[in-house]
Amino acid sequence: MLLAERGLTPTAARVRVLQQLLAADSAVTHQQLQQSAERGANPFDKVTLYRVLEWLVDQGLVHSVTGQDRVRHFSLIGSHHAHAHFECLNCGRLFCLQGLPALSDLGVPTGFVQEQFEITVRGRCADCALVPLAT
Amino acid sequence: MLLAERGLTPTAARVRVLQQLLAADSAVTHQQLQQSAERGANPFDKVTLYRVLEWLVDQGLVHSVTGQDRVRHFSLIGSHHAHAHFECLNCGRLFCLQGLPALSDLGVPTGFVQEQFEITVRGRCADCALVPLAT
DNA sequence: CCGCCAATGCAACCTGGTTGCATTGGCGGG
DNA sequence: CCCGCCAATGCAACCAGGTTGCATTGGCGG
Repeated sequence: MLLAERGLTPTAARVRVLQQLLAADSAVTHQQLQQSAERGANPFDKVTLYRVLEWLVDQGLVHSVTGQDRVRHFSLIGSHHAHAHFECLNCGRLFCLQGLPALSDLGVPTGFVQEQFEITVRGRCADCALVPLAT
Repeated sequence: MLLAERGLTPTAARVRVLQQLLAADSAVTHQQLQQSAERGANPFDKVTLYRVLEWLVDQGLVHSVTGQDRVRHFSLIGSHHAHAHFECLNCGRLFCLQGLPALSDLGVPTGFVQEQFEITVRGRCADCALVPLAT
């Protein structure tokens, strides 16, 4: 929540969101962020949160992933620019994986220009692997 | 629109949706399906469409992919069970790619159970590659 | 002919996300 | 010191994709 500034304005909301993202062990949804924002002393608007997140993404500090639930999850971008994700089919949490496997030819048709790609692994996270049936 | 029946009830709506999916060159959104449904003689309800799609997915005939726009796109499942997708960053269309590259170790943490995975390539489709700037 | 069930339609509803507009607070210029 | 400007925020209305509850219908077996 400190060094994120490189000529950028650190506002209360931005700092708090960054803190939460730092503390999270998985990618967080807007909803989660807002809930803990509301628990705090000065809760801020959901619109502010959206704008902060949008701003963070624009700054390249955060990226967003959309899970099967069609909800965006946000997480800090570490040093690794490209990485895969793991989505738990049970609890819905999204984690960033570290190692990126070597990808060979993806079979993109002629004329198509490939700019980025994304790999999502689905299954059960460590917590949910033990509980076969869920909510 | 014919052989889709293996003890399953082919209704007008189902057949029409299947026809459209067959005719499509990319994965189609619910919206597109409904629009062309409305142009037809007997337009059907959006709920019916959702239910038909849900049913098709359950039958294993169709699968759905969610793009960056958080909208589901539906496409028929061919013989290939696992395949990658291409999402055009310009027009938003989603295509199914054929070849699935060999994936080595994905770096899933211990305790995590991998069940499926998904690869999405993003860039510009052949149509949009020619038009640098877009809508 | 009757009752049942799957398929459908309709309308209300839910949620994630966006937009327009007014307010506020800091800051540089006059 | 006062003024005007702009970024950040808040509020409320709004939008779209998707879901749910409930009534209707049509076919089919009994």
